[in-house]
Amino acid sequence: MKTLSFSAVNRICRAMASKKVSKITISDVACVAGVSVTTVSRVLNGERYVREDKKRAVLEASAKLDYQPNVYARSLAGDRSYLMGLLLDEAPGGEYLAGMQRGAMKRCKEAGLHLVVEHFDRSTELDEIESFLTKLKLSGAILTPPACDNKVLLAALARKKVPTVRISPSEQYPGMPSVKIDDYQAARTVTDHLISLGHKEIGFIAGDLEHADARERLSAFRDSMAAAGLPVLEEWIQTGRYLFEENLGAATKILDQSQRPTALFSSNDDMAAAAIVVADRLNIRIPQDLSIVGFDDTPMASALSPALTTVRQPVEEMAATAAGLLADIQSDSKRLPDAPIILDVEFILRGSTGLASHN
Amino acid sequence: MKTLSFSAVNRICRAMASKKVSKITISDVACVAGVSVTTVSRVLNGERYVREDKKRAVLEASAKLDYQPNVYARSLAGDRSYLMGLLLDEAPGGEYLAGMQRGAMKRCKEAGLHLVVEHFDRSTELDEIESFLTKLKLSGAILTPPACDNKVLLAALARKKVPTVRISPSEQYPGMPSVKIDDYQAARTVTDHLISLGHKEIGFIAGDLEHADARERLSAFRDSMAAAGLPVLEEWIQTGRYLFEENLGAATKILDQSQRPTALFSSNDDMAAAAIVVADRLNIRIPQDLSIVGFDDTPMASALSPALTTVRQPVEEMAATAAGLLADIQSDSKRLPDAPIILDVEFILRGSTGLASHN
DNA sequence: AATAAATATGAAAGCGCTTCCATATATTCT
DNA sequence: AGAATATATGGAAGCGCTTTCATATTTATT
Repeated sequence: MKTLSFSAVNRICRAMASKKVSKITISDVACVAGVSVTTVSRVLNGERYVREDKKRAVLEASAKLDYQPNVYARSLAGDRSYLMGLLLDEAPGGEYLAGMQRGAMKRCKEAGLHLVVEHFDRSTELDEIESFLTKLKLSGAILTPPACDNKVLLAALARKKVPTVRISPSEQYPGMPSVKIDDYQAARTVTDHLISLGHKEIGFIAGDLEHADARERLSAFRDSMAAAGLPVLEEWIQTGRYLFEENLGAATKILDQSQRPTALFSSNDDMAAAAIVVADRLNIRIPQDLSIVGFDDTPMASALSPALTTVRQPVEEMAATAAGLLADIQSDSKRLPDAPIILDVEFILRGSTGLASHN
Repeated sequence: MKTLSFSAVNRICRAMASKKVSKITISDVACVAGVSVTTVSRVLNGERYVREDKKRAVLEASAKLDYQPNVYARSLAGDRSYLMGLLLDEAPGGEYLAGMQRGAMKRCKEAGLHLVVEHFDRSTELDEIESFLTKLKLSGAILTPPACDNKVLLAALARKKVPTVRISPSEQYPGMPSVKIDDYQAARTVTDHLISLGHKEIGFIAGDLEHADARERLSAFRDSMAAAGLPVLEEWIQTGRYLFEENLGAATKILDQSQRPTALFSSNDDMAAAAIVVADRLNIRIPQDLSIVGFDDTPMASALSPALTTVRQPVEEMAATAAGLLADIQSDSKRLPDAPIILDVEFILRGSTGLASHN
């Protein structure tokens, strides 16, 4: 049994008595538990080779003293940090970001990690990124679109050997796991829904075809149509953009002609909203004359009138999953999976879709 | 002149040659610059009492070696951290959050700080908050609404002496600066705009009156009406909530009666959107029969049809200002201002407002 | 010119941890 | 039984910085 030095005991007692949380260190815990700091460290880091009774003693002492390990000392001494990076490009839509953040944060909290958020866009220099990574030694990084496809960023992360999980990336890279939804399957579900309502003439507004998910949604649409033996009119397939005006344009091209579809599948809710506006201008009633579906279930989807039938990505869960993967390789020294992890989407039926009118 | 040890020189040269950024430490810089580590530290922290030539030497060496001070070592040795906290309650609207984050981050980058994001809601225990604060020793905290009015959180921050800036808080606390807009003035501008268009019968949908800003907007409305000698009908003043359905209800109460106002001032864009939906259902044309103004300029405001006349809070700038205040007390040991800092809003005129119809 | 005050610099002592190394004890294997 | 191995524990050396203290060098003051 280790002897407690008077000074240490004094200090601890005073600290506890005066309620002034004058920082408790690992050696205080060691004193109280009657073990060495090494042992305390072992217990706290879940290492082997500590007898049960000592482990318990340490845990008790640590709880009694309300010991909070100093993150900086740990990071300096060990070579891991307790910071998880959430790396973003210019916000990919506020709600999306907020969801990501919430999911990642929850999981991080469980693992005793903290979320550091940082923006990097395509114009960020490699130097700046590397300097950031060097400085913070992130114990993991989560990349959301479109940052997850930023080559410079990916290169920097690889060079600095930061474990990285990407969310909905456009392309796969070996050794970099990702979390995504099955865009193809989701888009087929949506298209099949429209077809099942009796629609035979369906238009499609695609997202940026640079992105794999946009391409998959489009080909799913084509496949579903083909499977149902329905023709696809190329004039009814348009590409949207990020600006609302451009989306209005895309919707107008499809809807403002003598022959127009009875249903419209928009690759995201914003473009669907634009379509609703256009339909309204053209005096096309929804859903009587035109069914519209979106994708993403943004808050706008339920605010629109009629509310938008759409697909919800499990945004929060995706981020949580990503954070979980990274947290696990820390604690259990698991390896990151190579294959993408695919989560289920939720199809949300609202008022913007209806039976095809009999004409 | 200090002599360079062979090993040090070797190590540094090899490191530079092999391009493998094997971490450069402060003593490497000291060697190359021909000074002590103390001096390097002084230069890097902008302290006095360093001769110009040495300062230059240090800066050069540090640049040449691409030296990145180790954040953890600094935080451990000194008692400041390089982390700024952005403390949120359950996301106050995604776009708002995204803006806050962008603003705060930009300013933090300039100051060499990093943004740690963390959620705390009203149900979070004091213990959990304190433990977080103890562990991270944030060098500053930015609180967004509604976290900025979380007493428990405020108490914890005060106890841990974390410099804090609150954004748009409901109440002032001494010694805790805040950044906000002049809600009263903004609401007067909006109301005066409606009045100047000839409207005499104006309704108002208030936000949660628990919040000071909502109260101020309401009293500004009343004052403007009074100043113009116009009556205010209490039935035309309703309170909105957070759910879209509730907002629909509020708008309906005002609009769905024999006598309804010719203009409606909604305390935020969401409620204005609800009003537009209700107006549409009641076959009230906007802006011919009814002018509507919102508040916040969310993306929805420009997506609506007609686009919403509204007021934009300088969200990003507010966060940047908050971050700036906190960064300054670090570097220049300035003190935090006691009085709230008030930023200007921008009145945005769009299609949802028009001249009062002559009836 | 002599003294006081301001300026400039480095050695060394930590900050609170983790981890290597040495040692001690318990367990398993010939 | 003794050797080989697995289990348990602590001492002490850092991790890369900041900061105190002592000391040297200038500059201002009488």
